[in-house]
Amino acid sequence: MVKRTRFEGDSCPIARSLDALGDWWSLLIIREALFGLRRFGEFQSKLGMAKNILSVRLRALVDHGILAPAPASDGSAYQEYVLTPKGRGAFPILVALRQWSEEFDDHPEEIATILVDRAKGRPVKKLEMRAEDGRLLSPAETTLKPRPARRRRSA
Amino acid sequence: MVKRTRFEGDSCPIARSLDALGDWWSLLIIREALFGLRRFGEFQSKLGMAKNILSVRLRALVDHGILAPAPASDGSAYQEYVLTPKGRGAFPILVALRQWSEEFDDHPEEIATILVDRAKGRPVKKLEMRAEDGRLLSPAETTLKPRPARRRRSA
DNA sequence: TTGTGTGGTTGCATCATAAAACCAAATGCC
DNA sequence: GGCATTTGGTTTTATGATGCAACCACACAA
Repeated sequence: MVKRTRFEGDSCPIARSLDALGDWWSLLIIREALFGLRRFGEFQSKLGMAKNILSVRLRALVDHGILAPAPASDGSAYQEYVLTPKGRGAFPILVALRQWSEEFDDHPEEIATILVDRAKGRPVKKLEMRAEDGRLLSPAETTLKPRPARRRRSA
Repeated sequence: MVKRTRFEGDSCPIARSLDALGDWWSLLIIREALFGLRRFGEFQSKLGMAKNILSVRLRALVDHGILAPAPASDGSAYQEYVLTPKGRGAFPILVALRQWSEEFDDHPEEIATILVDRAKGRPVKKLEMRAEDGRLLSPAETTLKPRPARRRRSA
């Protein structure tokens, strides 16, 4: 089998996420959806991608429960695609990608937009990792533990 | 040209990040590197990927300034690959992907590990987005602004 | 009813990926 | 030193994924 590698059965949650949205377009589609786009043509013209690829991606995102087909919205009979909670939950991933680019990109002057607090118009703080008690954690201060076995409910 | 789409010149920082690490393997290589792997063979056997692909990916990551070739470490004459600050800066992206899977995966029981605070052994808190003044922000409470023009330094 | 835009699908050419074979240099063993 | 083995790749070949353009059905507008 020479098929593209799938991570669906992998036990690593990062690999599992990548399996759902690790290709070149899915996260950009989600970005646009978060921005309010819903229609096939909107995605296609905004992202400038081939229609067949968009078609395949939308179907995959629907299959993964990230987008849901919505029957209408403005009364027309056309199909729309709206984010599910799972899809909206990808927002931190997009923010992390954005901040990484803002911090490390070789040509930051080419970046057109910054993410700001709507109320104040000031840039959002960097995402930070904290312990349960609120302590700021560096990568070195974290470690991986085997997932505790799910407690069986009594019969 | 039918070449794979590149986002290098795109003005969106998310697209720019994806251009560097948006393929199926790069983030997993970075994950392993954060875990301490350095050698070609270590990555290859741990990730189970084809050697030619690993070769191409490592070169790309080096070109992007995410990994740096290190002349040695244990005295041997073999090459090693170590994360640069830019590479270590991708950690929040991995955490975001992990947490998304932990929260939304359809089969969370298949996830083998959890990320914990090393000191307490307790799970890390969800990444949260905050304003400059520390207010917790939802996606809807943020917006995009054009990047302010870089102030020219006086001559 | 004819025309136009929307939302796709199909065909084809090209690119990327994967598996396996191959290979040179470094290393380990004696 | 000499030989086998490991390491770190490259090459070859097969196939899946992508991109573009053409095509098409249906909704909608006149």
